Amino acid sequence: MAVTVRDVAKAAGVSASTVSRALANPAVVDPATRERVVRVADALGYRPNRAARGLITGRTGNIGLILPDLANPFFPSVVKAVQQRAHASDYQVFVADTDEVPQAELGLVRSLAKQVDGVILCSPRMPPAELREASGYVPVVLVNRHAGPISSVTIDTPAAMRAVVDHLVSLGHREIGYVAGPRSSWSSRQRLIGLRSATEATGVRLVDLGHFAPTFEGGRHAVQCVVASGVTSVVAYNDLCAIGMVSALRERGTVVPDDLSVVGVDDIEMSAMLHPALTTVRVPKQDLGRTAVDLLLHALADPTSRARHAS
Amino acid sequence: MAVTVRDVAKAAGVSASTVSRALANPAVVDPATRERVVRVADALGYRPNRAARGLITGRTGNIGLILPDLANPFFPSVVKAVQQRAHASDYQVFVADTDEVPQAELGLVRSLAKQVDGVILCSPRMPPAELREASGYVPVVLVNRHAGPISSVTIDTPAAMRAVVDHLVSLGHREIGYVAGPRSSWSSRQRLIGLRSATEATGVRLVDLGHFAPTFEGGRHAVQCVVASGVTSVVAYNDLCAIGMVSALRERGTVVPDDLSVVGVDDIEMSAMLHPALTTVRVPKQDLGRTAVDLLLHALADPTSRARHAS
DNA sequence: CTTTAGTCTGCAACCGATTGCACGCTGGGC
DNA sequence: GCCCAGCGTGCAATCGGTTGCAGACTAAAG
Repeated sequence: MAVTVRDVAKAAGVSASTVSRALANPAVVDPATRERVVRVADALGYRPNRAARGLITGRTGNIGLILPDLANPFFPSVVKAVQQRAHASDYQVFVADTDEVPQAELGLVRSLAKQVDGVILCSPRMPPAELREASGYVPVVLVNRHAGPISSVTIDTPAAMRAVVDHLVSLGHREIGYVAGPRSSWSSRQRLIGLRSATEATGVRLVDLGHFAPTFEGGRHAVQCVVASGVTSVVAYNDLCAIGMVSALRERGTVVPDDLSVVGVDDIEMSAMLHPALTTVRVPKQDLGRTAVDLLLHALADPTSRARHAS
Repeated sequence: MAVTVRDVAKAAGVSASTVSRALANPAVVDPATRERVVRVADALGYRPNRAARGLITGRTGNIGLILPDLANPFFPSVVKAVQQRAHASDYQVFVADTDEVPQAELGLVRSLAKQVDGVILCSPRMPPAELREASGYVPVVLVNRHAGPISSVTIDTPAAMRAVVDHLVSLGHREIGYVAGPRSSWSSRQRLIGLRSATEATGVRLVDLGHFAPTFEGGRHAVQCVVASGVTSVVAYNDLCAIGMVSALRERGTVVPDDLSVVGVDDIEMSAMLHPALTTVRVPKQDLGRTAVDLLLHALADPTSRARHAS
């Protein structure tokens, strides 16, 4: 059915080896032969079967991307960036969404491992031991998470949290609530740590309001805790959650930002579409995705290189 | 490095064939042998290499999903549904985003063709001839598009548009503007057709306001045409566009829905998060995705079956 | 006790591409 | 005219599974 090297070989009057070389390693074949092979190849519409090549070379030309929830607009942005960079290097991308189930992550890594050259774990929730196990199956790059021996791309959380605190302080706030994301979220913990040191430095009171789903609904649920705590300003784990809070607050008659300041993190496009727009921390989603791919391709090209940590 | 059938075979004291059969076709091997093989296999952490199997059986266990723009929240919803259904049948999903470049679609189909058993084209913009070409490379199922001999999943657009018109008429509107999506969008054309017959049936004037990007920005741009046309109500190609319109209208001081009614299509989650919420047409995104997978798997199981059209 | 049917397993070929090795040919140097 | 270097190409093995075919062995039937 499909056109194979042998079909091309026959049609061009050469051996399969020559076809393979003409396409993959043009330098070693006679220019005249090469040109003929190439012409025949695309006359026949030949496309090499990546899978077969993968068996021999160990390079499938695919990368995997695992993330918690595509319904959170933060992740599609990363996916798009990853894809762009991957396609530019002739890689295809497997995307898998765990639906915020941390236990699903390792299984996905395993089932992807044989089909991809490497995996990007975006905001993984799995415990460190599993992280190590995962990176034993296949080269791994982390996004939004740091773990010693594994390459990663993160944002400068302390600086971001300092900026948030400075902003709220400049508005006159002396107490800040934090609505955390999932317990298993590394970035949520980091944000709390960042807020803690930034608030200590400025003498502001930080109130930990507990963990909530990193979703619109999660934000809505958080509101009663926020109100009960009496804080005048609150930082949410992410924009989606912040937007949920603003929505529920409005229903209670609390005006944002007059009665209560709400700050999100991620700067998803949606945040700018609201009236009034949500105050949020810009996160370079494109860069995260691009850099992750670069780190992964770098690691694939030179497997001996040490882990790198970017951004 | 990785564990292969032969490793398992050696450890279990059988041949590679037996291992393969024990795992893929348990009925034909002796229960005792089978049990031993299975135990050894997962003691060693054996995972068959899908790609190798694919070479022989022509079944890779992967499906491809191509769509115009993950940044439009409509598509992540479909992706999630597709993934769920696919994973349940032990299929992995390749996702590719064309960034609203119709010319990129066929290329993606080609580069995916050898690695997947079938492809779901969600809201494809390519011309019909290319659609036929694509379905020659690999089994294809269409979502949000209809083309005779290719299986597809669509919504009942005429009914949806009738409901929209009825709703606007019941609010007292006698003229409706339509802000179309991309020229190459089949569903945008269908929606126009649907609106046309629904408005003719009710004696309402329909104004075609031209094509715009199916994005927030596209909606903002559309506003000047909307205002210039003087219509009292407007239907946007999709929610994102409608939301952009509402945003730009608000900046001009036009109050929605008092001064102008705006209706979207898709019912993305975001539409319910706004204040006031956007009026929109519910689209069963989950069902679209699920059904598409079902149709594809059905076609794979029985390649002789004719095309089916669902929803 | 032989024949026959049936079950279980292994051998070997195969899928499509890649690659080490060796052979044949050409051309320059002596 | 002969030798050696070097280029270009083909043969055959390989990757990790799968599968047709045939042989070994068991058990039931004659």
